[in-house]
Amino acid sequence: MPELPEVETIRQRLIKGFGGRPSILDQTILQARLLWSGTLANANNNYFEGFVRGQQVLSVDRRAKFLYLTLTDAYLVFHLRMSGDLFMEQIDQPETHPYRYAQHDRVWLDFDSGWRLVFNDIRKFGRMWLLKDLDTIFAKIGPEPLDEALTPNDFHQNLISKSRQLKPLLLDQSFIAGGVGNIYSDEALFIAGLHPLRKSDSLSLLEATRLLNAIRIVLSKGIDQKGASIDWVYRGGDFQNFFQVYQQEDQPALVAVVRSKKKWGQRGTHFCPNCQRLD
DNA sequence: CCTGAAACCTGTCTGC
DNA sequence: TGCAGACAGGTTTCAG
Repeated sequence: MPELPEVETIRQRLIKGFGGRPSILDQTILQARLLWSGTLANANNNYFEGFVRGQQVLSVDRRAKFLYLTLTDAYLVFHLRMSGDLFMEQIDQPETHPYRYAQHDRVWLDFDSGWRLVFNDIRKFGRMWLLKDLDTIFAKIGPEPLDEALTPNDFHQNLISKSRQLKPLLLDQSFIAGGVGNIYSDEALFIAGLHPLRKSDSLSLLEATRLLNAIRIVLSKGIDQKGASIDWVYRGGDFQNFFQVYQQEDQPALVAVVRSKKKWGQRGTHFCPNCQRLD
């Protein structure tokens, strides 16, 4: 599901507590359960459940679209992929609402407070790693788009060092941390007035600057709005009310917004042919 | 190096 | 009503 703003929102809710749920910080793990073995990417089930028992959650951080818990003696890293979610619920009073698919819980961390961290993931694409060293996963990730250390000049240099189509390049996490995400890359390219299939090495410094600024605008706005709620997978955000091209095919102001699949970096792509020209 | 297709999965929606 | 097919916010791997 989640793109960067949704992941960041989930992180903040875990840290600050949300809707009557407590913060996950300083909670001590009484017992861990791996309910679907495929979720744990790099260790074995018994080892995992035994290792994390008794450990405390010291912090929750994000790198790209990875969320990770710093435990007393290790890191527990999550990637939500297309349908994952992380939330707290009471062990003896699980959430019940139409979209609470308890049968798709993949991991439980039960705390001695009576609360439980649930990793729920309908499509089973999500993964969890138990790590001593974060670099084993984070080494190949590109620069964080919202980090001011990434200057327009750097971004331009990175763009022209490749000859890639912009849309798939923005989804490539080795190019920019976490990729920009499908919705947010469509929105950013629209704001920057760049065609999704423009070759990266054809951009001027001015265009690259516009693109970087547009990426920062849409990601920041997405975080401010606590992500986008577009279907049953993730709810609670309002950024969908600010979409300018994504799923805006019917907006008369955007003439002939094209939605083409599998030829556009394998993803549904929305753009305005009038204001995002290839030539 | 670059592109596109396939793979990993389950739920929802559309159209016949 | 049922059913087939398309589609979904991500990423990796492989063939050409």
